[in-house]
Amino acid sequence: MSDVTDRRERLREKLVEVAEAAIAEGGLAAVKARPLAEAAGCAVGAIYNVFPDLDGLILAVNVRTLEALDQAMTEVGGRFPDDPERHLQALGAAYLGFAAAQTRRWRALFEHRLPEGYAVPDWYTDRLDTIFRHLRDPFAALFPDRPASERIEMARALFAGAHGIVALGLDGKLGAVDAPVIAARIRFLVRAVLAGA
Amino acid sequence: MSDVTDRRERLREKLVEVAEAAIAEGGLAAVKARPLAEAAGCAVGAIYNVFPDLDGLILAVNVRTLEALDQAMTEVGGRFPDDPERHLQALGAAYLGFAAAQTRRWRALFEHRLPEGYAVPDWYTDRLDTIFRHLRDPFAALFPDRPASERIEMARALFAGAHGIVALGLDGKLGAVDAPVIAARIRFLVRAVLAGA
DNA sequence: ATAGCCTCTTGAACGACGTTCAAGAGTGCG
DNA sequence: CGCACTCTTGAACGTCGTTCAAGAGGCTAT
Repeated sequence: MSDVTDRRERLREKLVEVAEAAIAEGGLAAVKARPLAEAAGCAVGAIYNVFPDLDGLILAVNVRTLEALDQAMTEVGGRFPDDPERHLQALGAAYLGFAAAQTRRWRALFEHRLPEGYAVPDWYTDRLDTIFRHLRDPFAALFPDRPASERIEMARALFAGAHGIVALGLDGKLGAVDAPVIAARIRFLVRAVLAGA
Repeated sequence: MSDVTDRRERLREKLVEVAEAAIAEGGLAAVKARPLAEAAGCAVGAIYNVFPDLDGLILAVNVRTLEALDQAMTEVGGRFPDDPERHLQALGAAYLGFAAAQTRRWRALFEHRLPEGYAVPDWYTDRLDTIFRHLRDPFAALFPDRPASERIEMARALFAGAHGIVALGLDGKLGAVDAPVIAARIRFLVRAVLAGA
């Protein structure tokens, strides 16, 4: 029994690893059953013993990406304990840095759509929430007198705004731009939001 | 000759129309050769006489969507000739309104990725630029003393930021929300950016 | 030790997809 | 009326995600 569980767990791990490499190499479109099976050293059917379908596998890869993103944002966390604005600026830069360095993995987070009627698992939304929480403390420090709900809305607006700048910037839609320009836009947005709030 | 051109043009029109309906109904995933051919009353192969592939057809649909979006943003244009901030607020509301009302068509604009090495046509980027230009005049009125390049960057940051709020909001990622909450975030972002700039 | 059971694994098979292309239909011109 | 040429057709091809009958392999009870 534990032997079987081990095999299963190892295969799961291997598949996520291989799928992650495929995404990093060729985006979501590169997640294909037969090549994955070959790279993982199993039969095509074996994938479906471990994941319900390829969407489930992609979800598992994406949650890993979220963990990596969370780590990148955690690393800038302790650096500005008494300067919330610089902290937020650093978070913005970290977000852009991650997206620019791991563009295809990061893009898979938003490009991937669950099929109709596929419920997003809790462990996924929880992860997303964890990412977002990095903004909570700086906003609390900056606006201690405002109600928490208002601060949360401001934080969401800023996060989504920065995300939009990165998304459109890296897409090259709205004119091709390079990372420094995108970084400047984020800095402007953060500063403006804090100054205007 | 003109007869043939007419047939061709009519088929093209019909296909775009049918593909647009398919996207509005079931998103990009619903753009499939055989159903489209059936709905348009032609053979599957006929699609490829008019478009290089389905991506070309989707591009044609998307440029139509951009035209509709442009129209929605143009309509709010003349309403606040002497209040640039309200003009910008109205543009943000119009963008959200369009995206909320035509979610699948709007989403197709960003969800669709050209295959590797497929160049985005000029008539497409031109259209995108036209959309963005709506922000130019209000920013020029608000910050007449700043260099135009700086104003453009501010406008791009605000546009992308608002887009991010709409995108994450309608996705339901980062917590499910309804349109009024998204609208409030955009209002906050616009006000903050203008106040902070 | 071994027989029996049950789960895991396999890869051929299925239907649907985008795209192609040989063959047929249709059109305009001499 | 016949020729040449283009447009149109849908069967066919390769690939996709997914399924499932059949075989392999290990665990338990005797």
